[in-house]
Amino acid sequence: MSVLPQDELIKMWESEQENLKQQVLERDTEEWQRASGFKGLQRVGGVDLSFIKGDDVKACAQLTVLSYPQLEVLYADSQMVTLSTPYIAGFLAFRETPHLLEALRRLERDKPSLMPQVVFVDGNGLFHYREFGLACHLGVLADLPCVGVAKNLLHVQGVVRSGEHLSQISTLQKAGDTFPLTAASGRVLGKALRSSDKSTKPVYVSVGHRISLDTAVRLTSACSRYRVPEPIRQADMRSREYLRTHFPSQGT
DNA sequence: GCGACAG
DNA sequence: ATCTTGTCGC
Repeated sequence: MSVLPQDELIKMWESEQENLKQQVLERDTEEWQRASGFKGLQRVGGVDLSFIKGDDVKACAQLTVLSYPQLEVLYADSQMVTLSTPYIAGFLAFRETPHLLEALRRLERDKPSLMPQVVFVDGNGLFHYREFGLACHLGVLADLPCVGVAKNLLHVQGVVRSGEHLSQISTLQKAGDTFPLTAASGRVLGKALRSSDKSTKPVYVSVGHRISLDTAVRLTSACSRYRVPEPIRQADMRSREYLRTHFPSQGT
């Protein structure tokens, strides 16, 4: 069976990103986003995929919903999925989005009252080569407010892990401190955030959909007990737990 | 040409 | 993403 060459596939994907990008709303669309203390916000979601060691095709897709501001788990869904595309930096959404959307559909079907009012995504939003990362992609297709939170710096539009960048990181003294991620064009694509007092390494926050950068950063800070915001952390922990119990590693 | 490169 | 337990430090 023949398939499209990878460079042709990538051209199609770039085209789709440019197309969907037109739908991104980079501003607060919800009442709670403007309210003091995020009054009116009751449910925050997190999504993640975990893999088995030697297998990059089978994965556990996870969706968690936590109460706000308590950050207690209200809902957790684990589902084994089969990935159909490889990981290529800049095209993560084509690998993960279909399964994350499926998880949101299951929630809509089974517990619609628990639908999150905002979803934290493991990866970037506007902080992306073409300003349309996973958090934007999922946000647009699900039509939900989304925030991108990456644990590592993607080298984007002149933003690199240079001495200057490391120097800026060292200026982050306490939880909530930030510095902007500014593209060569001068546009601020996201912010590095010290998410907890204990962690020196920042997370990289960017707009996914239907939220402003300032609100995204303040909300990420408000949802972080440790370095990784709690909705994503719970999704990560629970998907790994699922793999441990259903696919125990073989010992020698 | 070489290296960098979210998860 | 994953390979991996204990260990050093606050």
